[in-house]
Amino acid sequence: MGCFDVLKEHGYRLTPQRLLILQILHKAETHISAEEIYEDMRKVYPTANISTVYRTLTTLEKLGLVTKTDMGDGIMRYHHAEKGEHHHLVCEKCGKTIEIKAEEIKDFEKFLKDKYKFHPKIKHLVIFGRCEDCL
Amino acid sequence: MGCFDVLKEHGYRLTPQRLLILQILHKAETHISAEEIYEDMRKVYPTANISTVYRTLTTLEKLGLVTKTDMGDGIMRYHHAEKGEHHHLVCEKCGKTIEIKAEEIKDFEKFLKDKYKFHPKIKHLVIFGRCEDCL
DNA sequence: ATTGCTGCAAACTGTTTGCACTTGA
DNA sequence: TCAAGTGCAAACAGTTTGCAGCAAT
Repeated sequence: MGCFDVLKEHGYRLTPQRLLILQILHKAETHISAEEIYEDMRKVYPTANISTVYRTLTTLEKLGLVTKTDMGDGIMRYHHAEKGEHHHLVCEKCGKTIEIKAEEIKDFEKFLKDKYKFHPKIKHLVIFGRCEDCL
Repeated sequence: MGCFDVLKEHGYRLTPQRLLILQILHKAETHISAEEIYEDMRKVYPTANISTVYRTLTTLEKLGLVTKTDMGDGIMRYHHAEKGEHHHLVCEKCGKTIEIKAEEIKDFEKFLKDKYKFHPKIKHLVIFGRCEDCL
């Protein structure tokens, strides 16, 4: 896990809280909220505090280790950046999410660049709609 | 202004607060927050309350008269639906926004439909990046 | 005269911050 | 050792809610 090295290189300490949070993000299948990380963390480390979770996530995001995404509700969700850039199609009926690779939207990005002279930085796109089953 | 009829048809009352909020949304050039609507409203109607603004916006959104958008910060912004569907490119450096018409992303929507059998309902898309001047 | 709507105050949620204490380097 | 990091409590911002009184129909 190179994350630890990145932290060290930047002069950050390897605290058990940080390692735990990285581990939780690592094993998470989906994007998770600070609250979810906190709940998970407390199972192992009951005295942990949610402000530490937020502070750690801010740090990890700054280092590019973690990605922060707004999925539409007012709750920010996080995921381990090493899992690769991708986007989501979310069915507003059944909640199913379809993951799409970053390169799949390259054409769309090129279109915006050509037509509007705008250089998009789409780190994480969430598009709502209906999946096939829910039509 | 057909908005009034829509309200009436659905059994909603035409209160001065609602009319004022509709008027403010109507003359707004950009998407505005509840707080901004509230500030504007108080100039004319000083006893107005922000909870009324929120309740009204919820009602108007339910009726399809108003669109609610998350522009990335934690603040929801609203705009009059009759102004037409459109999307925004937001420069993360200078804050400039470029408006793009809904039909401009039809190709992208078709791509998602064909490739992922997913039917997107992109009501309001906000894409961050850099404008030409800020590169 | 109803019943929906409003204003007010108070709650709630997700997130941030100040501060004294603790701990990794 | 000693600055960086933590836990705690309290503050914060945006938003929602319960309720008594008010007003559009």
